[in-house]
Amino acid sequence: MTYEVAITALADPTRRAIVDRLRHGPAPVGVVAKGLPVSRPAVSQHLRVLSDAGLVTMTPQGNQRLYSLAPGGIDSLRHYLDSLWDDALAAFQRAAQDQAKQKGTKP
Amino acid sequence: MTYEVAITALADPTRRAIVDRLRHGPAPVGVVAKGLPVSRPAVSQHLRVLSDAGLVTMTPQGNQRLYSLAPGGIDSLRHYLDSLWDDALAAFQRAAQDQAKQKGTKP
DNA sequence: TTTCTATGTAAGTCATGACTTACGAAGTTG
DNA sequence: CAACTTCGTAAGTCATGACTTACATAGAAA
Repeated sequence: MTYEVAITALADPTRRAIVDRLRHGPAPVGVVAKGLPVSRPAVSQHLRVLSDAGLVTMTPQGNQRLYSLAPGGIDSLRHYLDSLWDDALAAFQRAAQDQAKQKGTKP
Repeated sequence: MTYEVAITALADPTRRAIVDRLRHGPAPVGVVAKGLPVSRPAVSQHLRVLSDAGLVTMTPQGNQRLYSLAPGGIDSLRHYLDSLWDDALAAFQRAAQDQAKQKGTKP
């Protein structure tokens, strides 16, 4: 039920860039914004969305706030994709079998 | 490079509903549209997007066109998420260690 | 051929959401 | 206390894209 929020959050290129920045380790908002072509408030809003999706966590650190990657939201998305992957693979193999059978039944 | 198209495609709820319908097996456009609260042309446009993303394949079948799930686009997305998962987990463990160390240095 | 079915495409409408600037709150430092 | 940082939020603008209806095309069936 929560993977929808996660995939919606990760669909935006700017938010993926933010997530990529956090791969190396935690960073405050200002640092993240400095490496991006958008304003700091924009990054703040994106981090809010990522946080709501469980993709990111925030820990206050004196004057600033450190954002880090969070495994939670990512995991839910992975489960969804794994399930989808299984069905797609099954459909693919079934189609291959049908096609082979079709060829055998050829007049 | 292609996972961006896939995640953008799957971000839309209607397209996810279409994909879910195709989990059971291939289906023509009309049948898919009948189970959804949107018009048939809308479904047609969505299938175009899903096809461009490598999430769906089309095989002409006489008068109609059968759409099936395709593993390709899904796999690229899985790889992206797996990589992200690894980094998130590493960041999480590192944070836990730092916090433990912080506690030891307390007084 | 004519007709019916199944589908893709064109064009136009409308809501969502990704930005911006301006402002206010909380903490740090002088 | 005052000034400076760092950040979140409010409000408003603007582009993107998810719909709709109307039309065009291709095959099946009469």
